Amino acid sequence: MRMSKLFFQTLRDAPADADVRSHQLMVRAGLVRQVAAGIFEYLPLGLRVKKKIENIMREEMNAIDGQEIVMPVVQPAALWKRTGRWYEIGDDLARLTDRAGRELVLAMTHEEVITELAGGVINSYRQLPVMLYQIQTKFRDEPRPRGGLIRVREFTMKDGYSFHTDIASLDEYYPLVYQAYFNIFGRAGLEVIAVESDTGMMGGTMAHEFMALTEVGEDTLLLCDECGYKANRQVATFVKSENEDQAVEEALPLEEVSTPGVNTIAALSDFLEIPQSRTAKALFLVATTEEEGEDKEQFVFVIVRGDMDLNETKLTNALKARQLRPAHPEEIRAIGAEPGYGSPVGIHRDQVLLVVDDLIVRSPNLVAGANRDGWHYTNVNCGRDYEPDLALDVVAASAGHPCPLCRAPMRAERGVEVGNIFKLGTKYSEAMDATFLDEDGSSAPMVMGCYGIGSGRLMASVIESNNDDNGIVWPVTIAPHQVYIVSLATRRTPEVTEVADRVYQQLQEAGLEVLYDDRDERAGVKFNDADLLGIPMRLTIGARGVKNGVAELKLRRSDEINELPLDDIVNQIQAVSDAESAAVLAGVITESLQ
RNA sequence: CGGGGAGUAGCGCAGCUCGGUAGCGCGCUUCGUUCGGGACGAAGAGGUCGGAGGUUCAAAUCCUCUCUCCCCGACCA
Repeated sequence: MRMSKLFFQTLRDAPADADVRSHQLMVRAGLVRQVAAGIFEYLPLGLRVKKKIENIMREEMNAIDGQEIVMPVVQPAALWKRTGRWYEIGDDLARLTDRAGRELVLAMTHEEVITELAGGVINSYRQLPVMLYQIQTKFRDEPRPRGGLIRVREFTMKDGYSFHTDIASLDEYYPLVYQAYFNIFGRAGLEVIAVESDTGMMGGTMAHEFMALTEVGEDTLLLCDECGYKANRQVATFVKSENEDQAVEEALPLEEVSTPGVNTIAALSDFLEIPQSRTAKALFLVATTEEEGEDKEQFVFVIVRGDMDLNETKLTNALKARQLRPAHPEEIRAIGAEPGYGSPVGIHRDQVLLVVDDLIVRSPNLVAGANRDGWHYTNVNCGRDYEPDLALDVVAASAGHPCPLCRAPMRAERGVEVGNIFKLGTKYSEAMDATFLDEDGSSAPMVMGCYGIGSGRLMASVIESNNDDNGIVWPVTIAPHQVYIVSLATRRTPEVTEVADRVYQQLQEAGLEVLYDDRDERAGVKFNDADLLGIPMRLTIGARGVKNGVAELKLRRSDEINELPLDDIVNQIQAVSDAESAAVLAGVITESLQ
């Protein structure tokens, strides 16, 4: 491609509304433009990268017997009503009505459609297993898009769905996808780790997220360097231990103490000069659960140790709640508690579901509120002073907590979820009546898995971890072009143009992708644009070199400059390109799933 | 939805406090000189100051309403 003809624009200054590095660079390099919050357009260079990423996905999906299809973005509401998600999912699901008044949705994912499709085509166990995938637009009306392409509303996703006769078959297939995902990210030059994750609104039994570690990530991960334990904070566990002296302590008599104006754990700890771990934190929530098809609100009183935080995902899952929200002060008072001085002692027990973290059961003599403004109880003991409805793990793991497998202290990192895989089970096949006839003539719902990767988010993540002060540093495998030719021709040196034109043509004929900077610009402009665009190989052709029969090659990721003879330029560039590819592929991780 | 910030030329910004009819840098156009890391000179093009209403002789500037975008939180396949 000749730069003089390319539809693009590079910017010296990033738009003021671009905050994260990848967003700034993508806009400055002319890869994408933002149209509205979370809605982007791809310019030619950006689209080339996106397509390369998607082709890698295709190859890896095909390699594990995936077959590509395309499903609609606009879908009838009826399908979503059959699985109940039309009612369950809130405003994230964009709904519209057509001219005839029919209700439609913009697809935010495709389980309903694919399950109906598979159910219609597949009748026999002989047709299973099968994996179908598509690379398609999705729309989720996110409450808050952010971070450029990291979190958007309209996006392209590779989503795959596998169908099996039984769980054993899914269990056999799932690790293949797991490895295929490492292949995809590795080939795209992105380092990821796989962590255990929550199954969320997708339902299902096992799930992994593939995370790119970066500060702009929205998820917190807990990692153990000792044994390799990795989990999203939403599901991470850790070994909880009582305070040493506390384990053997006798339960002391309950006492009320005056604590005027002390309504936070930190203040309480300071005021009474005790560690936060000797306090009990009271949290008031309202859970929405479904009972016989009807929503029901339940007041939930949660107690965790003062030095720990509630993990809402764990609690939501334990309660099988659809929603969890903080209770209003009126609601708190209605059950006999006082905001800021909440205590399990003396509340209207019949109106409350009392949940304690399992550590509370083994922590005697804690300080808790007294349900009275300005007063706390000391020596509150679970089992003696109050009886919980549930005692289970509902606290969030944090940096420093002991690993659940080996007890070594874990560390916390931020990550972007670039892909995920789920064992869905039969949730959708049952709802959509997608059954098959087994060998023995019995009918059963197909067992499903589902597997997603967002291409734009992957692209942004690669940039997040591959850039420097001058711009993007693309891995050659997904760079918009492999070679950037800088022609330093002027009016006085037509021979330089001749050589540059010829090299451009030769490289192209050899199958290399070349961006040829034939613009009438000064050298500095071209070099800076080359750096900003991040093309892996930069070939400079100037009067000096032409005189000596050489061109200069500089790799974007190094400062070294090498002279290559013009008469062997194609072979030499090809060799460097192959080496660059090999270097990226060497980073592909092979990891078997336990 | 709660909190904070911002909308003035393609991009980055000033002007607003104290009303007088819009400016700077980059980019863009033309000509000339330059030409190996974002050249120089000269001459130009480009803006309903996010939108609506109001106050005023006069509004980018003051008042009211509204839309949009960004950040933190809530939320999140």
